[in-house]
Amino acid sequence: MEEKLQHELDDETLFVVSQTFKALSDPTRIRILNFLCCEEHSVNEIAEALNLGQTTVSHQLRFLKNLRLVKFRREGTTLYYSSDDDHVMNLLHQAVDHAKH
Amino acid sequence: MEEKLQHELDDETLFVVSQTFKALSDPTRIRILNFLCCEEHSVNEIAEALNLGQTTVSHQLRFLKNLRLVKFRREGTTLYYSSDDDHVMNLLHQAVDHAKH
DNA sequence: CTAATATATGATTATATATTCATATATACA
DNA sequence: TGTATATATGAATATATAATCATATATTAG
Repeated sequence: MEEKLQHELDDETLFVVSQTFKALSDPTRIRILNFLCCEEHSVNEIAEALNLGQTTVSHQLRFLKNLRLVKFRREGTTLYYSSDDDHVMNLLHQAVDHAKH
Repeated sequence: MEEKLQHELDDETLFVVSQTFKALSDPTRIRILNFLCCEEHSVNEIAEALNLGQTTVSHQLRFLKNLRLVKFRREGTTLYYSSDDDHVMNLLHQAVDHAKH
């Protein structure tokens, strides 16, 4: 399992890894994931709390959902989103902790 | 030190984190960092090994050097680059290991 | 069925980015 | 000095991306 990184990475791995990091490379997505870290929130709650447009949040949530980094639960007309990839959330936590020197 | 992620991230942290992940979000940069994982290599070695143009490698190395993810050592006309941020290399390793399910 | 609310979608625009080309710089050697 | 080699730089181009606007869909209540 613990393969060393001495050889070329195959295209599949390269794609997955770059996509994962791309998800974490945008400030808006980082803020959204960070906000969903510990509890679920509706789209409007996210937009209001982070001072973002509703469509902006919706677009970014779609992006994150396509990568299965978030999931949602419906309650009436409201969708509650929450983080859905502990590994990626862990990568984010590590980077944040490290950035706060 | 181990601050929880429950509150909003400050702009400085947000910037550093997004920049770090942006560095890791491009397949070419991932391949270069992976290639520099264990040993130093000249620009031409990198270009040949990864089948990339010399200027492409040079541009990406400048990008990585600006973020202090790589460093270099001169020997005559040759510059030997090597990785220079264990924390970021560790993030890359984790993502690669995880991607290889 | 209609109205109200929450969210999603598609098009547009502005900006960022990666690569390529042409050329410049720097070092070594004769 | 002049040439060769290694690398860097700047401009141009093509593509990707994030945000915004207008609108569509879906659920609920009446």
